[in-house]
Amino acid sequence: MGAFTSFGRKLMKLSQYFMPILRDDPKEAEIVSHRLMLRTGMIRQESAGIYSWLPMGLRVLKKIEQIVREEQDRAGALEVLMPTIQSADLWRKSGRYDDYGKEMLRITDRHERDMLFGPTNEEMITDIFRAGVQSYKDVPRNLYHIQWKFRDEIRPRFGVMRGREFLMKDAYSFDVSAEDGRHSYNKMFVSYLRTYARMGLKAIPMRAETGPIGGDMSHEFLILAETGESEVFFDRDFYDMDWSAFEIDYDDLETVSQTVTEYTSKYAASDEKHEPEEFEKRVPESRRLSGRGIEVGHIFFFGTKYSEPLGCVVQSADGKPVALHSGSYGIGVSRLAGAIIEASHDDDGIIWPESVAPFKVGLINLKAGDAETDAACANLYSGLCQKGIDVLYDDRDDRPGAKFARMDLIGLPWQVIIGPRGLKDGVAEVKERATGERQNVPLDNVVSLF
RNA sequence: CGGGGCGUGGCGCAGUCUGGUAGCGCAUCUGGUUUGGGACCAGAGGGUCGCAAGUUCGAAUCUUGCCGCCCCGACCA
Repeated sequence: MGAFTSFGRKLMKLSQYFMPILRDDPKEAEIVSHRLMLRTGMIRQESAGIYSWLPMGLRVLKKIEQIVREEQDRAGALEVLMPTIQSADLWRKSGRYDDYGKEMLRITDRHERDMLFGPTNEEMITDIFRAGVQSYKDVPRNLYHIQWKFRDEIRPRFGVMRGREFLMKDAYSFDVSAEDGRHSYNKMFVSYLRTYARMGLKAIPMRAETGPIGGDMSHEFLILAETGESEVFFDRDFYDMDWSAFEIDYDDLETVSQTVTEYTSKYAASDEKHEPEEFEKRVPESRRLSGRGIEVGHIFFFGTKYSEPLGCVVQSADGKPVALHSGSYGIGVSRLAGAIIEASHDDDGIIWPESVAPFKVGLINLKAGDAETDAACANLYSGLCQKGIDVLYDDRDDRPGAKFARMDLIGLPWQVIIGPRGLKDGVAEVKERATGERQNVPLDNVVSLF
């Protein structure tokens, strides 16, 4: 096998990869994330609001998905997988078959049965839960899945930011009472803070339209970006809050609740919920900020809206039946791919946060075909791969300038540059994409940097 | 759905008004010279001009119908 042994899917040589880079901007792409996703060959449009994910894009999507999954698991949610196609029956029971309107893609099977491509899964999950539990001892529970949804949007746009087919994580909590439900809600709230933090995002929770229960049990999470779809108003103090993925004990009701309070006590609202008088009253002028935001998550509590019509009932401690109280919690996984780019790019291209970068290191061979640079690259490449680092090795016979531009465009966090000049001194140039900082590192020390 | 625009090699565009059998840049391939921030020279391949019908000796170009896509608005992860 030699130097280029494959360790799982860590390694990738550009000469063997599929990354159709475009030098010019496709004209349909108006916003930067859409442009960059098309230009770096992450995605390809198949139809309005429907995309194929090519190797680079898929790697990013999978990494985002995995972070979401890990944080859901950490918060105690259990992963399931429901189908993309659903029967109309459940939706007729909940009354939403007619309510949902044209946004729902309706289809019929060969027996003329009414089916639909799921836009969401409240009905199905409630039915699954109903069939699986009989006792109050079986709750609380939170089930989630990460699945493709289809909503026949009036106007899809901005690439994967508003697709018709999109990958979404949706979680559903079940509790015997609204009071208990609050803790389930709070846990998801906190898990969202952690999830976004791990992707390098500051997603500000903003009060959203409340469900039938009212109160403060619905929040949208918005990240700030110039190209965001909604206008947002918030307190400058949000900047000073802890946006790291802080540790928390999800079973500690008090701490979880306090954390939620901490992140919801300051003013933050998107345009439709914005109350100018309230904003002025609560926030001193010097701290009032406004900007654009992208919604990357939405959580809400809807009580017994689905459990009652669908008969999702358990027997309580005193033997009486009680309809379960539910909340649902969504994160737009595919949208996040675009949103992260909106939040992290420069004139040269994408700047991937390391946690979601398709590869951690780009290895550039400035003189592919030259025995010395080839050997040095092969050596580093296998060293990095053995260490489990995802490396994209640019072994193509291009001019240096083209390689640098390409690597900056695709935005891997680190570049290791090998050329004849550096090799004379036994060093590689290591460049950090985010800062542009470069340093010469002795060849033997390169692997240990990562 | 209302308003605006577009559809011509992989990407970006010209040509359409005034019909005459398709062109430019980038990308790709071959050869050569090059090589530390998007090289140069020479050559080459690649297009049913969105689809259909019509007018005409002749249609990318004119007419009609259809389809697709983008942007602005209402909706949303």
